[in-house]
Amino acid sequence: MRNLQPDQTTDTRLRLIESASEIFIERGFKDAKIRDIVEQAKTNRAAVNYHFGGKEGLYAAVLQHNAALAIQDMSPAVNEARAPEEQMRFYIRTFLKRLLDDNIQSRMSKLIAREVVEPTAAFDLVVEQFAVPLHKTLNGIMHAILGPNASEESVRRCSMSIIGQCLYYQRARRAVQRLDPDFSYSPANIDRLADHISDFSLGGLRAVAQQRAS
Amino acid sequence: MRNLQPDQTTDTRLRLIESASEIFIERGFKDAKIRDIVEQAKTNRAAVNYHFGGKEGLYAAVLQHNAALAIQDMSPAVNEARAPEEQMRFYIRTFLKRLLDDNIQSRMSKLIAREVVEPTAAFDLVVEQFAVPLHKTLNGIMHAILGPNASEESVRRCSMSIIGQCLYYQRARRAVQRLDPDFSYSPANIDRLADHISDFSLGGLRAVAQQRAS
DNA sequence: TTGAAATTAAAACAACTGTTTGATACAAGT
DNA sequence: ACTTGTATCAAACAGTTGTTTTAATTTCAA
Repeated sequence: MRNLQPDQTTDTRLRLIESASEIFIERGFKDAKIRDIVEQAKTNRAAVNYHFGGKEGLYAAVLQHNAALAIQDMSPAVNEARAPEEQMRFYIRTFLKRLLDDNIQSRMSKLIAREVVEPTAAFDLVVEQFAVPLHKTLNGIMHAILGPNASEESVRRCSMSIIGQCLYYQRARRAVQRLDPDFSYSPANIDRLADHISDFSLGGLRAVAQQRAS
Repeated sequence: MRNLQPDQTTDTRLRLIESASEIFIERGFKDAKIRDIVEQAKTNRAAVNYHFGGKEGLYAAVLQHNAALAIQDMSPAVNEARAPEEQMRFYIRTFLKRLLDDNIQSRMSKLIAREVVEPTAAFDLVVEQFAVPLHKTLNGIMHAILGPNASEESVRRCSMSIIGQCLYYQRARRAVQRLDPDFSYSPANIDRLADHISDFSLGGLRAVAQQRAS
């Protein structure tokens, strides 16, 4: 049985999950080396297999741990009964921040983003449990902005247009820096970027809505 | 010296570059296995080192070969003196097709997209030589649509909003399929998608332009 | 204190993968 | 015919990396 006081046992488990979180997010499942993880966690290689049964088990534990750490849901965005345009602004700003800052609470978003673009064995679980709800929330906002006549298809296309813009700045970081050396990933500039994506997307939604009307 | 008649020598080189192109595009530099490449090319492992000096050399040859195969430039889009909005539609459609069809001519675009999101040692070369010109062309179109008062910054932000949308459908293929099971990567639907991204982005550009004006 | 269970640690292991080697074949020029 | 440079191939090699083993240690209840 696992010890109850803060001894080495649970400590090792936690330290492993902690450093594994960082390294999995940084390099992805495949490029993350167990040796690096255990070194950062100041423990032994075998500890991974002992506590988690292997690399995949450790990854699963990382997902579970970080899922518990942060409420992934974006429902606050829609629950505050603001205008749907404001809900969208909030959604975009929150999503971008989660992708681009180093907050521990944001780890789960980064893990999801990684799965979306670079699936592992946990893809189905992560998408089902996290990506789908996130998308549903955004789809709801899109629907509210586009109006009741909007097709499910345009709703989904618009959601993906927004997600695509946000993901680009996370996944193509190096290219962004090269194509726009002035661009900074500072919190202030991330807010400005969120504003741009929001303005751009609101315009896009208006165009798509009118397109339908005509 | 390499033989001049169509013997095995040049044949092996070409077969290697051909199968390497496919496999590098499919799995990326790191996950591409030399064993798989030489098997598909029906030759020996050592051939890679003999002809190209190693895996990196083969990758470099793949880049060079595919760069020569297809004119990457998008200038036709701006050279036909159409309205800038039409230039943008053309740009998006062409770019999307290059990312999503299996045309041999499209390989270079896929290699560039991969570098943007998953840089290798060839990143600087590829970006400098290919991504920058592509972006410059798009920036020019953005500038034409946004008007002469548009800041360089909004021009770049808008370009990246467009690129981000396009890349999403390539890199997040599996997630797209899951989040929208009806979505098809058929040529016809790619055209429809290009229309959506164009409509959405045109609306976005209008909004950004007005935003400046106000 | 003692003994069983849990945990940690180092080393051995096995699979994978890019590279090198050494042998061989072949074509072309002398 | 002989030599030389080119090309191919199988096998050996070396580095990396996840896993297993086996022994040592720690913890905790009796």
